[in-house]
Amino acid sequence: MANIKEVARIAGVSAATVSKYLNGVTVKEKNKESIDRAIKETNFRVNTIARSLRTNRSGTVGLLIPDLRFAFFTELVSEIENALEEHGYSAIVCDYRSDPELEEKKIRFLLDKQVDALIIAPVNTSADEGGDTDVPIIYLDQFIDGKPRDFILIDNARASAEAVSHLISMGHTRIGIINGPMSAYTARERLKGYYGAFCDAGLNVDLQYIKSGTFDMHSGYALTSELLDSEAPPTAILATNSDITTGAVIAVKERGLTIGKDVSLVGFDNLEIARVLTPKLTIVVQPIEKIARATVMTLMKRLSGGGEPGVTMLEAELVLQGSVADIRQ
Amino acid sequence: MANIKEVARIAGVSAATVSKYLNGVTVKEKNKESIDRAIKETNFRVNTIARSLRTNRSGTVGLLIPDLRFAFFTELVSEIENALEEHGYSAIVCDYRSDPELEEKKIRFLLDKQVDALIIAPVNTSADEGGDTDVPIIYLDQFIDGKPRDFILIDNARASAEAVSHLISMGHTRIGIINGPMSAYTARERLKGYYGAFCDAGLNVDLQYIKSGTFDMHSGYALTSELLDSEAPPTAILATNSDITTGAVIAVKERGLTIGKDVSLVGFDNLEIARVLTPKLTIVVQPIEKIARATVMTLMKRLSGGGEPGVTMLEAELVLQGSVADIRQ
DNA sequence: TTGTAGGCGTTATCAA
DNA sequence: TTGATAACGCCTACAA
Repeated sequence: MANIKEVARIAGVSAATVSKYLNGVTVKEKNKESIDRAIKETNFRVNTIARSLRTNRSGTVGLLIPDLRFAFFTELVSEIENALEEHGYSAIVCDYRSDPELEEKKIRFLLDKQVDALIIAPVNTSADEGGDTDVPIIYLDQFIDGKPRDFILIDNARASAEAVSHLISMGHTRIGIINGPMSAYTARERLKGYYGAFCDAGLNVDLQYIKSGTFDMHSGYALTSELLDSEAPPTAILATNSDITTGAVIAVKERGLTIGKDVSLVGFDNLEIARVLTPKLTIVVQPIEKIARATVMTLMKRLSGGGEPGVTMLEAELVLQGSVADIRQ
Repeated sequence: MANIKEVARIAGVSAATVSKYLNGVTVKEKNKESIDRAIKETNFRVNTIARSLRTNRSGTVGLLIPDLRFAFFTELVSEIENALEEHGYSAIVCDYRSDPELEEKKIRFLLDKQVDALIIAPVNTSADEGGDTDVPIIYLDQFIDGKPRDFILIDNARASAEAVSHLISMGHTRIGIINGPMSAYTARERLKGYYGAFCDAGLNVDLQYIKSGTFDMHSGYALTSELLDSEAPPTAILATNSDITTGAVIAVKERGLTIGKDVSLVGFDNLEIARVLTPKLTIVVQPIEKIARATVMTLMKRLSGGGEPGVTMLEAELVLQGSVADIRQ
């Protein structure tokens, strides 16, 4: 394993010159060549550990998410990793299985790994995680009340309001919403939007159509089944995340009902399932790539010591595709 | 940011003693106490970067997978991370989007990050990745011909043979298989098992029932649709991975067919969808946790310089649940 | 533009 | 059992 000294010796210059060359400082053309040759000859690669020790930057970012198996986070992680890498950073991804205690533990773990920053998609929206560190932290998806911090959020209320308004405009009034737990900021906001849309239309909300569970497929399946099997089943359903949407699709199909005819469905997130079905699902698409970009951009700003923490709010998009029936008289 | 020197000064001992204490060397009870106190007082945490530079071990393992969005790999990553962490290692996960070129690039990237080892789920089963490095590499899922290396595989041929034999024993002879690309070792093996089962039963294979595409939901959906819409549709289908299974389920349901009655289906991998349906899907379950454990155990052995590289073959399990109809006369 | 020298925080060696 | 010291590989004043 060659090091700079070795390269310098072979190239006939000092280690400092090699280091400078490697870091973009101008070097005599002749030296450039001999250094390049020596590097090739020795198969030299910079030792990032030594560099980190010296520069106090590890080039890694801790990425902490509730559960790698949730489709939304899987995609988000994938995008964030890519965006980070464009800036020369790599991610250490940790999954805390939606367990707040484990979440705290993993934060310690990541800080011990000398990450330069943390990106956290919190589940515990009341906690004060990583409060005592001075590495920059960007929070994703969920909002936490308290000190000013960096949040990258989507306008959940508006997104679901738009979806529900669309359903209302198509003549639906018995509209179910399959939601996550009320402890989650996103679930609360999405419910708020649901109410808002009814309000705007001058309609009353019927509480039997509001279902709150967890954000996974099983919950989506069970709650949708409940609604469909009730006395006055909804004519339309809003599923508030990708896994719930998958569960809802299965529940509907299992009853021999046709989506977009017997039951209208608006899903969340642009998952494969939405594209693969006939008709395709009308969906609320969270701009995952934009979220990733905003996250990494904000992070880079903080890492270079710029700006004040704040909330970045992105818009989701309602993509009309055909799973909503027009039942206007 | 306190360091060992600082702790040593406060505790009234030398830095060497503190270091030894931290690394499990016996220290006088009295010193132990004062060091502990100093650590607490200064909020000291070992600088892992400096430690790495000195010990030449980074404590990180590169984990390279084709696509984080494939359910099987998502779960695998999740398990491997956990297993690694139990041994004090953390993973840097890279997704190369099933692109062999990107795969090579990411290997370089990870090696530059000074990973102590690599775990690779290759897509390019003919390449010689990371061939020039001396960090241990464990290959997952796919077999690559060539020099002896460490592979953690499941007995794919046997798994699919067992599934198909089960279908045959239930009276099915028109059995479709929705497979991945023939460039993949796993797909080839699974097809081999399909042939083997027919062979054992003294039946001829009808090529029209063999469909090969990619390992994603879309392909699963499309190829299953083709089979179901053909002149003599199969009475049973084997879907050879989790995403294909999901696609197959959707295709079947969309045609108003009942799984386990009109069409029998054997899926792959223990995904939520299999548990959530009624009837539950009969599935081939890959022992993801065992794979993770075997991987990490093998890795630890190589890291401590022990043993020779070799193939670890694990068995998948056929879990009978009710999606296969008994159509014997 | 180049080189010298010192230090980042830790561990390992060796002598006490 | 402890401590002084050197070294891991790199970067960065500073001086030349």
